[in-house]
Amino acid sequence: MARIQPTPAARPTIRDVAAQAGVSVSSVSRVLNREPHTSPELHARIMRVVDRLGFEPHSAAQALRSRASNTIGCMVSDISNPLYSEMVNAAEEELQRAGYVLMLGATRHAEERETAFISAVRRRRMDGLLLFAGDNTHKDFTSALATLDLPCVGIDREVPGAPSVRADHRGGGFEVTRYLIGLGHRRIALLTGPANLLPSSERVAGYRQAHVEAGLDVDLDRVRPQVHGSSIAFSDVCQLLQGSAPPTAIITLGTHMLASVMDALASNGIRYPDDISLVCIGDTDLARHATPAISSLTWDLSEIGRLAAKILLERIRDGDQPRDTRPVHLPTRFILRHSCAEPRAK
Amino acid sequence: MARIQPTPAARPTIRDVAAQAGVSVSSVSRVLNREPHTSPELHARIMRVVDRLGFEPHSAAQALRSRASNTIGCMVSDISNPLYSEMVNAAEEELQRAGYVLMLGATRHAEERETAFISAVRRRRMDGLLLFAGDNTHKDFTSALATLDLPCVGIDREVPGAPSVRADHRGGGFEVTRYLIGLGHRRIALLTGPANLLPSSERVAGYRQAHVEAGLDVDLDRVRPQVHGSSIAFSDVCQLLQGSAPPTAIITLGTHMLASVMDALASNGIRYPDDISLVCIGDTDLARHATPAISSLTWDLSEIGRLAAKILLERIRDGDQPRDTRPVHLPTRFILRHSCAEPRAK
DNA sequence: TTCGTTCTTGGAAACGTTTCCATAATTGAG
DNA sequence: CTCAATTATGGAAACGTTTCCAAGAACGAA
Repeated sequence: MARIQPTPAARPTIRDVAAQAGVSVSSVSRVLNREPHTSPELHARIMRVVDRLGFEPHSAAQALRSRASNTIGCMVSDISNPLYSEMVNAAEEELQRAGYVLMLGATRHAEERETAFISAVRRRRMDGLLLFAGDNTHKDFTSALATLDLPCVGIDREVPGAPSVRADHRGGGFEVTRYLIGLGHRRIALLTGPANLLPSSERVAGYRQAHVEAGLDVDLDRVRPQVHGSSIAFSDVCQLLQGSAPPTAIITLGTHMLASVMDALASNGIRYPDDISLVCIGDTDLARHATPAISSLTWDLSEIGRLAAKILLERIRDGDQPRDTRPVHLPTRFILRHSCAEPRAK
Repeated sequence: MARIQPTPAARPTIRDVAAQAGVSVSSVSRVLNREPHTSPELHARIMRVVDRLGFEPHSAAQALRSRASNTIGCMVSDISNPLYSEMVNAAEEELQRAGYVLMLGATRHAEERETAFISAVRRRRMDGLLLFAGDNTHKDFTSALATLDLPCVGIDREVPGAPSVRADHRGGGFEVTRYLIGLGHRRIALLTGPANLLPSSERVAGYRQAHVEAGLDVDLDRVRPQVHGSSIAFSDVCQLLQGSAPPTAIITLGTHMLASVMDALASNGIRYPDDISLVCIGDTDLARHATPAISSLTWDLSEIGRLAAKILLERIRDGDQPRDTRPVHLPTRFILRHSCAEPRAK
């Protein structure tokens, strides 16, 4: 403590630590980064000063010099969607444990925000990117993504040249549809997300497959992709019910949409499972506790988030190894409750 | 294009832009930051090169030199809680618009993760901090927060020396309790979150206040703070129902807990509103669509998130003005449905 | 003993910006 | 016309790290 401290109020820098410990700046850096070739005494002396001064390295300086920001971008259309927030939660836990911080970019389905986020990823030199389901027709975004040479993992989404983790939405759609067909249903409505989202398109594919397998035609009028935000599920269901060949079964998304569907049924005086069968995709409290309880398709959201984070970390650590970009599919599970029955005789 | 490019594959730096445009580095910086004293011709020439090279400034270098990271920390216990994720979503939208990126820190109720996040905030020199409801008995965290001289805003939480935005949980608790007392209930159970969270303690305060105002005693055995994660709501309700003076009404949280409460009622053969009255805090699809529909207390989550973000931005812009740290309270709204009735004659 | 390794440490040059200061050119007032 | 004030630009010094290189000390083998 012989010398007067040069920076009284300001945050201490590595130079202050070096001065107080009477060693060189590079030694401090080596000790802090646990590099080899540092003697135990040096280590102890430096750490004592670090603790005393409360030194915390400036991460921007570290990032500038070492070219690693310890930051992962997380692009998601809508964090308030419980399906996404659960996956993000699990991924964040995994990444946090590995010392990374998650940078959230909510795009709200707008391509301009997607490209803006990619720009942020570049400027901030993020180390990896988690891409959640989004509109796959956004060409500007796709090309911006392609120029970005960065470890990426897709979640319920296809990313060219990158691995992805997905629920088996096709298989789930197939299973549910086949079940309803097996009960005798021939006019099954499917209310799902926008067609440009992978989960929805896969779901529709499974729905078709079940029809084809049973030798049935698919009437695309009964497949109703929904638009984000604006809840047209209510009017869609009303329109279907009041049509000439009303569906005898409805498959709908659990989040946000199921409630509208139930409203529509109620206001048309139609009851499940007697008048119509009902299945929802994505299990919810409402599905579990509605009376009667509603059969649901479910899958492990946390596992998807965790797995995606792990794969991303691996990819970051291994650098540019020869890549295995095959998607990982997680199974869905169909929970049978009391919302379905054989269709009424016409 | 007379000279050979010095960095062929690497990302262009401001120096490359300056060289190609035949101007100085400082001029490029000035133009990019829209500073005064730049001629239109210079501006045009530089921007042309910027576009051609696809130059994107390195944010770590900017942060290092200019001492602003354009980053906001967002500390939340559990992003998968729909209450939080909706507030985060709204806040992120507001901050994104102002050019900030949100850094997520999910603490999962562990103080070590809270202090770790504060450390990350310091090292990364974040520009502001959004603090969501958390355990207010965490002393290490509180003192770590105190040393952090940074614009903060609390959300459903008290932060010493900082403003906060909160729903009026006390008023809500009061209103619901008074309503039930008015119906004739004298034994009202309250299932809420841990006592160390501001929303819960405020809610309990409102509950007490309503009792006091009606000249009733409060039996604290009927106030059941829940523990995170582990769903003890089911057993709590069973225990209360099977006790010597079972409640005639239950107030419960809507998220996660309402379903358990309904299960407990069902497995005890008790039906609402005939045998018991039921109110839930935080409106959900389940509350709206249960049969009978459940009266709920609701409030504007998005507005809270937006407001908190706005206040934080103001605070960042204004530097250390004389501060107004009075909390902003947003009203709750009681939605009457069909889950309550007068208690049965004993 | 001698010489080539390995270990330990220090010095200094990056990393890519912003910002301060200096200088030349332009403008405006008297 | 002169001088001060303003405007436009360039040069260079930061910002706080990591990392490369060099050099001395210690060590082991011949």
